[in-house]
Amino acid sequence: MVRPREFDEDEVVQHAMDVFWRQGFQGTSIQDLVKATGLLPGSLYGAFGDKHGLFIKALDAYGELTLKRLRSQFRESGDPVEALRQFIREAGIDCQSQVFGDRGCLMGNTCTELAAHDEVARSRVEQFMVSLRDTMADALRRGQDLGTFDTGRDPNAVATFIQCSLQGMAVLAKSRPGPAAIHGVVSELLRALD
Amino acid sequence: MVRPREFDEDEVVQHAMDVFWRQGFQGTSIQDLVKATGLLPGSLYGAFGDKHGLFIKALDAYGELTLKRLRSQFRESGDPVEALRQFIREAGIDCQSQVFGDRGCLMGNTCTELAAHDEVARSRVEQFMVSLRDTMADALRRGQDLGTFDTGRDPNAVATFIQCSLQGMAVLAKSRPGPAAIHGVVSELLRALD
DNA sequence: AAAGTTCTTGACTGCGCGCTCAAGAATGAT
DNA sequence: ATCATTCTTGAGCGCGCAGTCAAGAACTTT
Repeated sequence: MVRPREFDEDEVVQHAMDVFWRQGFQGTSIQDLVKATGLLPGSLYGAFGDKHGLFIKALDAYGELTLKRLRSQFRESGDPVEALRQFIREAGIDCQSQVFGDRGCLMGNTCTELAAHDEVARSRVEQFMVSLRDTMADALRRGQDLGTFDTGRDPNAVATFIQCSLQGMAVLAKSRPGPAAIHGVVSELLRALD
Repeated sequence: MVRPREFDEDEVVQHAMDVFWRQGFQGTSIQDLVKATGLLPGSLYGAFGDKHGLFIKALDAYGELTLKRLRSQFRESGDPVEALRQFIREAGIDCQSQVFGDRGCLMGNTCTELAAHDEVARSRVEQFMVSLRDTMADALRRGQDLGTFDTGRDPNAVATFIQCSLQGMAVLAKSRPGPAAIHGVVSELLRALD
């Protein structure tokens, strides 16, 4: 150990995540990152290797944050199916807000932008999608045990379907449709849970 | 009229669409377009103004093509709701194919990449989404008249929901989940139509 | 206090980007 | 045949990109 870093790595990653989330990978320049993180190019490259390396760290941070939030939401609620409904309703509200509506989901954005040509990014996204899906499927299975979710349904298929619809909602929201559109999607999606 | 163009504009737009579809707007360089269209930069700029102008033409071409296909599918089928089911099934098959699965939907891709920072692109996407949605809602209304779709449902909400789920499916497919995932989404989506 | 190591700084590099333009070629009008 | 007009050609523009590096600063160890 000699001269210590003057910055907190996690904080830098958070700021980078913010920019990548708003502008995408290709839409973000090193200058943008310099401005957002307060670090100069040299430090940025010293700590993260290159732009792509920093992006992947930001992507991982996003994934962990999102999964942690969902899981804590499940933990706090007695009925996991009701918690899932709440999650869907909140996603709808987020999509209508200026901030989240314009940004969408960083995982979905990355999937669209990079998955076809960037194997590292693709596999991170895939892994995230599987984790989120499994978390929701677990909730549905517990719902089946508790009698709040139809035992005739396939929890995996339903979880995948919800994930899919939420991703679609994030895409659609960016086109700025009327609020009725998002509301319609949410109510139809909730209906699909009954 | 003096010296006529040596190329067919529609053909050039088709080729450009192909590249933009695969690589996105920012991911496509003028060189890529030169290679794909066979035109040199000068001709490209003479005919379309700039990269963005060509992109918008490609986007419009994609929208018209897609809408035309869906409408002809409705025209050929007796039951509009069954035609919609067929459309959903085919979308699922497309998502599983190497070609379309990696590309997704050009409108969804554009929405994700550009909508927040490019008002021209955003409004084109929005307009397309509305048209497609309306086409599907019309089909559902006709289904209600014919007795093949529950009159208690809101055709607009259901159409929006289908569109949303299809967009989500295109995103998800890019992450290369197992084929079971897409199949699950399709069957759950079809279930939502009953 | 000196030595050794790592971090920060900011000017810098080469490159590929979107785009332009002067020159020549091809056409229709006269 | 000549002219006016537009298209094609391809070299090349300035710029901003991702990424580098030498020098100085900051810290630990001895």
